[in-house]
Amino acid sequence: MARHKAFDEDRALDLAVDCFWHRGYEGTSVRDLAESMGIGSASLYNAYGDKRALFTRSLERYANRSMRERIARLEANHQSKEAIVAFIAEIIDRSVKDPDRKGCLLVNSALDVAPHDREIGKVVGRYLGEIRAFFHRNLTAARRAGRLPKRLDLEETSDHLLGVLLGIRVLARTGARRKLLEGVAQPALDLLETRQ
Amino acid sequence: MARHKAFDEDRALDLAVDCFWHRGYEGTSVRDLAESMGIGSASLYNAYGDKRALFTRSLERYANRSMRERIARLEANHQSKEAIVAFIAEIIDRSVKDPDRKGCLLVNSALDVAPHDREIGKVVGRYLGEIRAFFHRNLTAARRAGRLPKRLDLEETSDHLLGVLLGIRVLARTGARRKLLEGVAQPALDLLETRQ
DNA sequence: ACTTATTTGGAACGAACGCTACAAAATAGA
DNA sequence: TCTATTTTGTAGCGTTCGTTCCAAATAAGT
Repeated sequence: MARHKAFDEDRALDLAVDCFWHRGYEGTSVRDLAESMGIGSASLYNAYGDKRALFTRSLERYANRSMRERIARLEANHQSKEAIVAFIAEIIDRSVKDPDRKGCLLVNSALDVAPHDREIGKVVGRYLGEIRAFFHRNLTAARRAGRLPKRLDLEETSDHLLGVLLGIRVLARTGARRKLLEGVAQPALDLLETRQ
Repeated sequence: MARHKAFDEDRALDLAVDCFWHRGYEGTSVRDLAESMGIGSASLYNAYGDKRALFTRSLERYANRSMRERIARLEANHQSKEAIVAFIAEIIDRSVKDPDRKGCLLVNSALDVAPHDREIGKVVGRYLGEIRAFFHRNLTAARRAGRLPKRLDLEETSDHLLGVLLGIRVLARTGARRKLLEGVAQPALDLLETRQ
């Protein structure tokens, strides 16, 4: 009854993610997006709404494919404490190996667009909350398994791990060396060991 | 022999800092700047060069009046270890009390503009290095005074404190509560005490 | 084949962007 | 008072912004 789309909507969305990731929300124009996605602006507006709507869909796509995928994979393949250690290690490794130093789209957005857009700010806050929940969930499991220092405050440690992660992401974007990022992380990881 | 400026160049620069701080580099237009500074665009270009030059001067002004002032004041009024604790406490306090949640201009710039401008990126990196140097300098003094745990690695701890500070700044910009920010900071501060 | 519904490329909209041109206004030395 | 030099307000330069319009193209049901 009607013409079909000539492009894969999800694949194009991935390309939009790359755009926003590289240049930020303000720094990315609709023309940039359309060209990178390989479609015309009419198709873009028809499929995704306006620039802001495309951005929130890009954020969601990124969260699902990057953050949630990582959390699910690490929790499937590692025990609680090791999942946390592997999470931090993977972030550092990917950060220093990324030649573009893009950092994390969620963190970049937290500083860039969240303060000027209450709704997007809430969304970003929820995603960061999911990362904290990952830490807290695995800390709780590790505590139940008797693998954490007795006096460790799990709420406080969850906050701390989240903060350390964000600090790493910021420093990574400025081009910091691996040694610095590992220095940021190490004391936080030491908290999880009984004998430091 | 020539007409005088009708505005205070430093005072106008402070107003430019507020502009960039509120809305970021890309989000601030030259018209925004001129209006906030209370001058015409001709005066702006005559006094500061172009938008980018005004931004680097704003960064420098911010670093001098905010970061360096704080470091100098705390080092003058506190002993080494207490200067570090007071630094973190002051950042948290100012963060939660700022109704605009502007965070730190240097950190915002580190994520926003530094990745797209090599020269500004280096400048921002140097400023962050000064903060790390503040931590390292006072850790060294505290060590000499025998007021730090014997096994504490000062390089690693300096990195860690810097990362924690940046994490706090990011979370503050998203509107985090005081309890979360203090949770991020507390384990880092505990590192400095022999009996935790 | 005709109708109906959707997508597509391309042109163009008004608004905002960074920046500049220019002449009037203001100062101080001659 | 005249000259030289700088600052100021204003208007507007060319470009790019997000977005929309529209006719041609494409599909499926009748």
